Amino acid sequence: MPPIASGLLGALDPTSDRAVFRQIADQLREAIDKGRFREGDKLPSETELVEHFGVSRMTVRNALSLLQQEGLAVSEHGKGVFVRPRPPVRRLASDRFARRHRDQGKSAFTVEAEAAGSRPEVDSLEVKEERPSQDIAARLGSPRKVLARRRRYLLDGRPVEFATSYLPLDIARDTPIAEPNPGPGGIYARLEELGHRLDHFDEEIKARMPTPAEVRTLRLASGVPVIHLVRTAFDGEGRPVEVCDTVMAADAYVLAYQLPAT
Amino acid sequence: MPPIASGLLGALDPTSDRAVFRQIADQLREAIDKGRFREGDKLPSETELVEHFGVSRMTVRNALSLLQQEGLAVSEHGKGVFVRPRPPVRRLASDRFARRHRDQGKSAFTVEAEAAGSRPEVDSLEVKEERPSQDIAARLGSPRKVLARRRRYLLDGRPVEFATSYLPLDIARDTPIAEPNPGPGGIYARLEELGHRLDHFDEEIKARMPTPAEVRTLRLASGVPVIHLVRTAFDGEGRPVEVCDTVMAADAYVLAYQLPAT
DNA sequence: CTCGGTAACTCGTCTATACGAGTAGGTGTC
DNA sequence: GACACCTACTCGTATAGACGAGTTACCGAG
Repeated sequence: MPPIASGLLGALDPTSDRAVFRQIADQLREAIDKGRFREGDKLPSETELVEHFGVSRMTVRNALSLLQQEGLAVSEHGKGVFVRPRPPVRRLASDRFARRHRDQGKSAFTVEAEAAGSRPEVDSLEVKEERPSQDIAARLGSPRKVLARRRRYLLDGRPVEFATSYLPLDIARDTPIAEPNPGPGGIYARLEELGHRLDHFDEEIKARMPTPAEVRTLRLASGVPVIHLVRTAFDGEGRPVEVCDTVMAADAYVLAYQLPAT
Repeated sequence: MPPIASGLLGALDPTSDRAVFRQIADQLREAIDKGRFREGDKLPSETELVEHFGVSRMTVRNALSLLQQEGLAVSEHGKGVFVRPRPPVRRLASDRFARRHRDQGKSAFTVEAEAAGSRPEVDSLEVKEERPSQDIAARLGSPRKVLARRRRYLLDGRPVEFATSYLPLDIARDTPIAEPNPGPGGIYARLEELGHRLDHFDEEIKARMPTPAEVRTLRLASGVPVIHLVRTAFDGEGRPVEVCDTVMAADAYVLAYQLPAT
C-alpha cells in the first residue's frame, strides 16, 4: 500500500499564524474544489493525515470536522471520510399547485418523481385531531381544534421532506380529507369538491440548521441545513383553509418562483 | 462567586449508552429550549461544566461545539459561550419589485429598512465589465461579456446580504446602470427608461452552509446557513435582461411568496 | 483622576494516549 | 462452498496536560 494519498496535499507553513488545523482544512478544501477529490471519493484517513502533516490526531480531526460543518465532507464510522455526494435535486416550480396538475390519479409528488426517474415513497402517515400551536392557529383564523396530517416523503429510499397539513376541523371533519389516503389530486382536490375553491397560496421560507429530531427523520448529514416552508391556502373569500408546514433537506431542493413585475 | 450556575443542569446517566458529550449537549439544549437560558445569556463556562459534570475539558468542548453547529450557541473568545441571539428578521415580500415601489428617491432596501426602524448601509460597491461564468451566461442568453454590479447590504452595521447583478453589455454599457449609483429606483427603473419594460422575474432559491469567504463578508456565526437566491428579470419579449445572484444570512431573512391557484 | 499594568478569567490550539465500535477482507474449519 | 472467526483498518469517545490569546476588572503609579 502506498504510504499516503500524498502528492495531492502539500506541506504546512510553520511561519503562518493560521491555525494548523485550518491550514490542513484549507488544503483538503482546495483539493476538493479543484476536483483532485471528487464526489464520493474517500479522503486520506486520519492516520494518513497525521503521518503526512506530522501533527496529532486531534488536530487532524479538527480539520475534518471543519469540512463536515461546511457540508463538504461526511464521515462514516468504520469506513472513512468522504467528499459529500451531491444528491439529485428536486425542483419545486411555482406552478406546482396549478389546478391542471391536480386531476391525476396520483399525488403531485409521485407523478413528478416518476417523471424525474426516481422512486417515490410516502410514509409515517399520521392523521389526527389536535389543538393547534399558537402560530398555526393565528394563520388559520384561531380555530380551537384542527386536523393534522403528517407524512414523510422519500426519493429512492432517501427521506427528503417532512410535512404537516393543518385544516380547521369544521372543514375537514368527516370528509375524505380525514382519511389516510384522501384520493386522487390530494387534499386540494377534495377541498375544491367541498366547495372551497382555492384562490391563492402564501408561502414563507426560512433556512436554518436542523434540530436533532429533524436530523433523525430526514437522515441528514452534518453540514446540511433545512428549508422550512410554511404555506397557507386561501379560498375565494380570503379565508385560510389549510396551512402546510414543511421541513426539507436543503441539499435536495431548489425552489423556483415567478414574480410579476406588476 | 457561586461555584456554578448549577441547579439549571442535572447529572449524567452513567448507564446510558448515549455519549457523555451528547448528554451534556442535551441538557444545555433543553435548558435553552425551556428558557432557563435566554437569548444572549452566557452559558456556564467550560471550567464550570468540567467541574459540574466531572468530565474532561475536551468532552465539554465537544458538547458546546455541537450546540454551535446547531445554531443554538455562539462562542466569543475571552468572553464565554452565549445563547445565540435571534436577530431581527427582514421579510422579503413577493411584491417587492412592484413598479409602485420603484418611483421613490431611494433604493428599495433603504426605504424598507428605515420603515422597519433599522439603519441601512450599502458598501463594497464594485462595478466592472467581465466575462460571465457558465451559469450566468446561460441565464442571460450567452453574452460574451457582462456588466457586474457587486454590493453588500448592512442593517445597523451588520452585513446581511451580498449581491451581484449581471447585465448584458449591449444593454448596460454607457448608461446610468454602469455608474456606481444608478439613481432613484435602482437599475430596474433605469432598465425601463431604456425601453426594457420588465415583465416578470424568475427566482431560484437554495440553502447551504457558507463558504469561508462568505463567513467573512457576512460575518456569520457558525451554525448559520446562507440562502442563495438567483433572480432573472425578463422584458416583454421574454428576453433576460438581468441576473441577480444574492447570498443572504439565513437568520436575517424570511422570504414570502404568493402563488396563484391558477 | 487618568493611565498602565497585572491578575484572573474566558475560549483557542495542540500534544499524547487509550479504548470502544463499526467495517471489510481474509482465513480456516466444517 | 458456506459460514464463523479473526484481524487490521476505519472513525468515535474520553482523559490529562500544556500554552496561547482575548477580555475584564481591579489596583497602583503617576
